[in-house]
Amino acid sequence: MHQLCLPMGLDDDDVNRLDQIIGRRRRIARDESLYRMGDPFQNLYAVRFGHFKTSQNNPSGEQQITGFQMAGELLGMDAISADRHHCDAVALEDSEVCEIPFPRLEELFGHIPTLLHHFHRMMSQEITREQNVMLLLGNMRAEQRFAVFLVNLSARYAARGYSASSFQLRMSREDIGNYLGLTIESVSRLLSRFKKQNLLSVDKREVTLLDPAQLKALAAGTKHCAPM
Amino acid sequence: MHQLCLPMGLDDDDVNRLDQIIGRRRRIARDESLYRMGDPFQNLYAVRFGHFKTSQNNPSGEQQITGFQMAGELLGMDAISADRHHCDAVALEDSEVCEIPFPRLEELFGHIPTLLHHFHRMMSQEITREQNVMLLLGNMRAEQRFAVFLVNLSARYAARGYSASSFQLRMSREDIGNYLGLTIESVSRLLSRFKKQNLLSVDKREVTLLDPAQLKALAAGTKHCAPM
DNA sequence: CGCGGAATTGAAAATACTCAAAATTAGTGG
DNA sequence: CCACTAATTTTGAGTATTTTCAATTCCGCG
Repeated sequence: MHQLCLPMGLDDDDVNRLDQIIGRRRRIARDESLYRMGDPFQNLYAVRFGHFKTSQNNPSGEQQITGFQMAGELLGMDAISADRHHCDAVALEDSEVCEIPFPRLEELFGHIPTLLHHFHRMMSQEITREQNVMLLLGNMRAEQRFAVFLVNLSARYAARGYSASSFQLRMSREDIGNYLGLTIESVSRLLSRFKKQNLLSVDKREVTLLDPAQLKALAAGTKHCAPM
Repeated sequence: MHQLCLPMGLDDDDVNRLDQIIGRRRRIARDESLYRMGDPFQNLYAVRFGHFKTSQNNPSGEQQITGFQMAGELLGMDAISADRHHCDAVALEDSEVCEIPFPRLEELFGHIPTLLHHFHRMMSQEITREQNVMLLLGNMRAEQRFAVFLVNLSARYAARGYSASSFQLRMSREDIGNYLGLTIESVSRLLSRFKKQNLLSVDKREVTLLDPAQLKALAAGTKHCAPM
């Protein structure tokens, strides 16, 4: 936990101070929400284990999943600006977070500049992550979007010490489609196509990347794979 | 300037301290870039006047405009995470910014908690803004995207004391299309369609919203307008 | 064993794109 | 200030990608 999240380059003393303000752990069962759009903002949340999705919901019924979060990632930064959560956060499986009371964290920033700087990096990283998604949604065809999605998951699991080539999709096809701006049918067809080209194999939600190089090329937009 | 940007609820003393760290003003001519992707990060920039676009550029040539910025808005927050700029910022017209050396700003945060909190709100606001764009790109049809774009511009000009119903598009049709994930031809057709339905009138880059209510309904997704 | 949600597959339809040409506008230099 | 050229925008026709709608299939679970 500590390795991935807020404390980097802090001395023991500072880590202690941080630990002291960190609130209780909270377990969220699959399909339960950690917070909903409009909820008053009190805490940031660090994912301890499990997976979440965050989604933006429009009054007229449109929904857009804006991200999938896994262990070590921070949830709730969108809520600072209006003191209310701006999206829904829902657990994709039984998960656990730890609460970080934001007012107390901000107090601590005054005493630990390193911590403050690291926090700014995390917010900034969220901004750049979203910019990458905007590029994906605005400029890429379905095939490339899906490849980017897979390569990104692969890299994130690798960074956590898991296999880069074999992992479980924690989200439904519908969630994937929504995130990528595609229909569930399109996602299904893409999976079949990639399977047929031996880029990957799928068993239910278990994916194995058989040709990571080719997938990366698809993601980078330097290659295309046959229409069918 | 002061009203829109960082200092809100600061006393005179604090405002002075902030003024002291604020660097020189910098003029950027039309089509010149304020910074480019990969440039080392030193300053944030507050737009004093003029307009900018920020764009995300992919090695394989894809480009996505991630936002248009106007007076009072802050540029460069995406660069904090990697100490390098993550996007290009280009002036849409002759513009002026003031430099805010980030290390000095972060120092100041230790002394002015109000300023720090306000800064966090601004970063958070950027995150929510991008989430809104993700919803637009992922879930809306061309017509709705374009309506959202117009209504958003209108609101931002209104917030600055300009007319909500009549304003100049500072960006080309191509920029609009790129931002909205559409081709230039689609944007042009949408303009023609909206014109034909008396939702707006256009003269070159000067737009007048003739039926803001209807446009807001289109933007909200509660109405549609005839295909042609 | 059978029910129900999720996923896959197929065929038809729609939206937005591509390509091409014409029209308009902006920029430049006389 | 005008004329000329280049760039941008508009418009049209045909195409492509993705969606929609519908029908199956697959699995988990009671």
